[in-house]
Amino acid sequence: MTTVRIPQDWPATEEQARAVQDALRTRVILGEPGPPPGTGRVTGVDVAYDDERDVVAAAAVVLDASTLDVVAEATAVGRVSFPYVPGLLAFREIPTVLAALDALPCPPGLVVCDGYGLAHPRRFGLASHLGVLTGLPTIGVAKNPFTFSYDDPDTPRGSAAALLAGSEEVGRALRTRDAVKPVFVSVGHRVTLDNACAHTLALTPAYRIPETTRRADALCRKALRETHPA
DNA sequence: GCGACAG
DNA sequence: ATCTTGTCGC
Repeated sequence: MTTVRIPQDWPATEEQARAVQDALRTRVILGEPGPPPGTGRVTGVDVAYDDERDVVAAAAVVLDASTLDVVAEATAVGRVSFPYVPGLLAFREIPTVLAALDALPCPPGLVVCDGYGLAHPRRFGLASHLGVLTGLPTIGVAKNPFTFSYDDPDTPRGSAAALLAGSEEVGRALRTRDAVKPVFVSVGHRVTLDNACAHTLALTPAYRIPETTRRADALCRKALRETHPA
């Protein structure tokens, strides 16, 4: 497991962080379809916190997209780099997530984030941010609708409804299990929304949450547990 | 001004 | 996110 330092130029205030988002937003690529679902590799990233000890642990787990077997994994720990502020989540997670991705022994392929991409107040959520910084195709799959609105999708798995910011579609409420609360998918970088939803369905053969996120969540929690005070 | 608000 | 036991059900 690697240890990370907070970058020297990391924003210190909410105002600075929003300015960074506005600047990087222009570099997001939305036109590319992205890798075909069910092929190659898919990587899940997630983070766990211990605000008491000021520690954050991140995990990156690479799966074979067709079998969903774990191909590789890596973790990283660091200091909490930003407080939780709705809309600024990326500044809390990204330094450690980048370190975990760097520690992987193989290319990650498509990266699935636990949170949003385009579905964001300034259209630049965690998945967008991570995509621009790494150049990798990314998508966001969130468990909650944040401030956005949606109509309940039909009951069967695979049904979807637009996730709306006013009248603008910023993502999709996608049912991954029959009659179970949908997940909220949005585009990050270099992936299409239809493709992002197809990937999400390919990653949810048994549970509401993508296997990528479930594996990364379990691993970063374990890494946090096993991180003892220095 | 007040409340709501990914993780 | 995190604090937290048992419990109902496939």
